[in-house]
This record gives sequence, structure tokens and C-alpha cells, in this order.
Amino acid sequence: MKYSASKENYLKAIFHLQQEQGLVTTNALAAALRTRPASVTDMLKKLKEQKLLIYERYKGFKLNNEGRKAAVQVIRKHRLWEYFLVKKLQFGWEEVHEIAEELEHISSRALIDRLDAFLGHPATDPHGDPIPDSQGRLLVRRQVALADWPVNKAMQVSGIASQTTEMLEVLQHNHIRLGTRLEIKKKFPFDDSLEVKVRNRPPVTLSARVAKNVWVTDDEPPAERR
Amino acid sequence: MKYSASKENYLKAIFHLQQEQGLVTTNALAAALRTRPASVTDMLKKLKEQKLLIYERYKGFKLNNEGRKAAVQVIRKHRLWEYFLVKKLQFGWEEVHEIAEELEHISSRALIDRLDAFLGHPATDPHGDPIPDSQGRLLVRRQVALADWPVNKAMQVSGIASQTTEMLEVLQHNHIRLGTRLEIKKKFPFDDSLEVKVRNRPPVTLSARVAKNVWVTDDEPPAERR
DNA sequence: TTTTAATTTTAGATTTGTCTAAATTTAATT
DNA sequence: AATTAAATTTAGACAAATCTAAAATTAAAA
Repeated sequence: MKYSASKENYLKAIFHLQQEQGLVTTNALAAALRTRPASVTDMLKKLKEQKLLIYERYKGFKLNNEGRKAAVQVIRKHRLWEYFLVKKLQFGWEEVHEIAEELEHISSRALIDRLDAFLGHPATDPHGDPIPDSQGRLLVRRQVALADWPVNKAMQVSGIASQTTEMLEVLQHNHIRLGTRLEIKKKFPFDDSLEVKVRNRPPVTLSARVAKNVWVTDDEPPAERR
Repeated sequence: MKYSASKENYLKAIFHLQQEQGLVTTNALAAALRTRPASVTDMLKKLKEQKLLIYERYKGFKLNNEGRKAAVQVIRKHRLWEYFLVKKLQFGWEEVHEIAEELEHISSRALIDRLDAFLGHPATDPHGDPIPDSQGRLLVRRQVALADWPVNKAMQVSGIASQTTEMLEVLQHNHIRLGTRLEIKKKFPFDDSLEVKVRNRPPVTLSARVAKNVWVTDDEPPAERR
């Protein structure tokens, strides 16, 4: 099955949206794709005809099994390319998204499998998001906002939600980046700020704003795939 | 300047055709692109409006300076990707063309410059064709068919025109590949076959058919760019 | 130099993906 | 429950790239 770049973008966006909500709405998808609701309806009709999603007029929609498989393949390509761009071509992890948006539509299956091998079958992309394996199995790590993590329980940074320069500046200043292991030492209910500690460093304070935008996971990520 | 994938394909094809003939014809371009003459005319009109070529109705056409620059950038991308596929991803040199046809349309300039650096600024692609540098300068090697090379003058294989499996089989059998240095020992006017000699090997005979499809160049390629 | 053939262009249609504006359906309020 | 508002879909249009069939131009042959 080969889909157009546009269709692949729709599949990917629907996949991400339905992770959070069960059913996806036309408006939400239009916003995610920066397009018009009418255009979304047009495309939904085609995707439904191709039996990639379950869709009821005026109600909402979601990918079926076929659609999910296709979406995961696109995500796999995107994240492998991002990894390549950062690890091999020395791009900064904040500059690669746009380029990967183009590369993800290259169709050759052999290419992506060889790229995967060349990169050493990486488990996550440079933003900490898991890379689906060649069978389309996606490692699901129970990611949670740092703000919601319990006190005194080891964890590591698995992703950064908001990747503004300002945000990255704060993290860099506090020696926190992807994979950094840390613990929350104290929570301050007054302003929801946190005191966290990285090994061999003095404790630092993070604002609620920051804590909400840092994803963390267990110290040792389980190999659970689905 | 960003052009659509389709336009880039036209530019590239025109560039190659006008290397041989001065003016390109509608039919020749249609054949090269496996499309219809009417479609070619349609596109020519657009390329002319964008001031990428010189075109007179019913007469013929060729790229102007702007068009040539754009075409060379596409060729640069294509050949760098081919090099990457063969040298880094271990593809065979005969399988990479199709994939590079897609990759060559990725637009990021930063990507291609970093890829170039990552690969060590290679001078030629896996087929022996020169890779334009980042300023669009294309190394012009005086390539000539093996059939037309003088007797007893050292040379090296710089390219293979017809890359059928059968052709490659013959070459492999005679230990001839890209970069192989050899000399013609004798020409047989009867059937235009040749006796050639590779160093440290017994002489072998090549048919006229083969000799016409092997490009050769001087032993030491000059660094002449234009 | 006519006539015929080949090449090239135009006219009009089609597909994919998008849009605006209007109509329809669903949800929210008074 | 009736009315207003929001969300969604339809209708009709448009741009890009392609096509077929017919017309126009150029080249070749009788």
C-alpha cells in the first residue's frame, strides 16, 4: 500500500489525536494540520473509501487497524530520519522536525529498514519519542509530566513537550536533558514549583510551567511493546 | 527558489538531453520522462514563464542560466543520495537510482550540505558520474566510450552507460568495474571487438556492444570544474 | 512543388488536494 | 422547547499536472 504525502499526513495526525481522545473531531484535525474543516471532510471521505478509518457523518472518526498500521509506518520513518539527522548529520534536535516531515514520505521500505540497521535500531528519537520497530510495534512508555511524578522516586527525562528556545535554555542551565536521571525532593503547593536533584549536583528549583512540559518515565524503561 | 518534484524532473531531463544535442525537442523529452508530448508542451509553457528556459514554439528549447543552475542542484542531490545509499546503507549500485529519484526532491539546503560533509565531499557517485559541488560547479571529465579510446593509452573506467544485469555480468567476469585501470592492446576491425588488458591479469576480449557502453577517462582525472 | 508524414501545440477533460460560502446537523442557552 | 451558536458537511470553484483527440506547423517524399 502506498499513500500520498497528504494522506500520510492525515493518518499521522489522526493517530496522534486519537491517542489522547478516543474519537477525533473534524475541527481538531483541521487545526492540527493547519487546514480547513471542509478540506478535512473531503479527505475523510477518501480515507473512508480506502477503508482506513471508521467514520460517521457529524459524529467523529478514528483509524481502524489498517489505518493505524499505515500511520505507525509513517511515524517510524519520521523518527528514524530525525535520529539520523541528529546523530549522523549533527543537526540540533530542534531543527530536524521540518526536514523529517519531508523525508517521512519517501516510500522505499528497503531504504527505511537499512537506515534502521545503519543507525543500530535505535529505540527512541532525539526528542525521546519511541521508534516503532520494523513490524510496526510501538514501545509504549508510560510517560507522565514531571509535575505529576511522586516525590523521591527515581526517573529519567523521556521527552520535552514544548520545545521553545526559552524552555530549552532553562533546562540547559539546570543540566537537564533527554535521559537525565533525577528525583523530586520537594513539592511546593504554593506555586506548584519543585525542587529536583540530579546526581552529583546541587538541587535546583523548577517552575510549574517547566514541570508540566517535561515528560518523564521510569528509570529503566520496560521493553513492553504492542 | 523551490520547484515542484515534477518541475525538477523536467529540469534534470532537459539538462541531460541538451548535453548531447544543443536544442532539445518535445518528443525527445517526452520519451525521456515517459510522458506525452502534450504534457511536455504544457510544462514548457510554465517553465518559460518562470524564466528557466529559452523556448520558441515548434522550434525547440534549452535551459537558460537560471534553469541550468536549478537542474545542477537536483543532480547534486541525486548523486549525493546515491553515494549515501551505496556507501553507508550498503545498497548495490544498481538498486539506488529509483530511491534517489525520490530523495532528490527533498528541499532542505542545510540537509544536502551536511550530507555532503558527512560523506566526505565525494567527487563522483557510485556510477562514476561527477557530483556538482555546493556552488553548483560540475566537474567535467572528458568521458568517452571505451570503443573510441586509442590503443596503448592508459585509462580508467569512469562510468557504465547501460546497466543491465547482463552487462554487469560480463564486466564482473572480466574483473572490470568502476575505476579499473586498463589499456586497449588491439582493435579488430572485423567486428569492432577489442582486446584489453588489466594490470596483473591476462588480456580479455570485449565485444563492440560492451565497448560502446563503458565510459572511460584519463588515468588521472583533471580537477577542471566549470 | 504539392502531397504526405511527422512533430508540436491547442482545446477540453480528469485527478488530487485544496478553498470559500452556504446549507445542514448537533450542542448549548435562555 | 425554541432559539442561538458551534461544528460539520455539501456545493461549486481553482491550481497543478496529466491525458486524449484534434488542429497547426514543419519536414520529408513523391
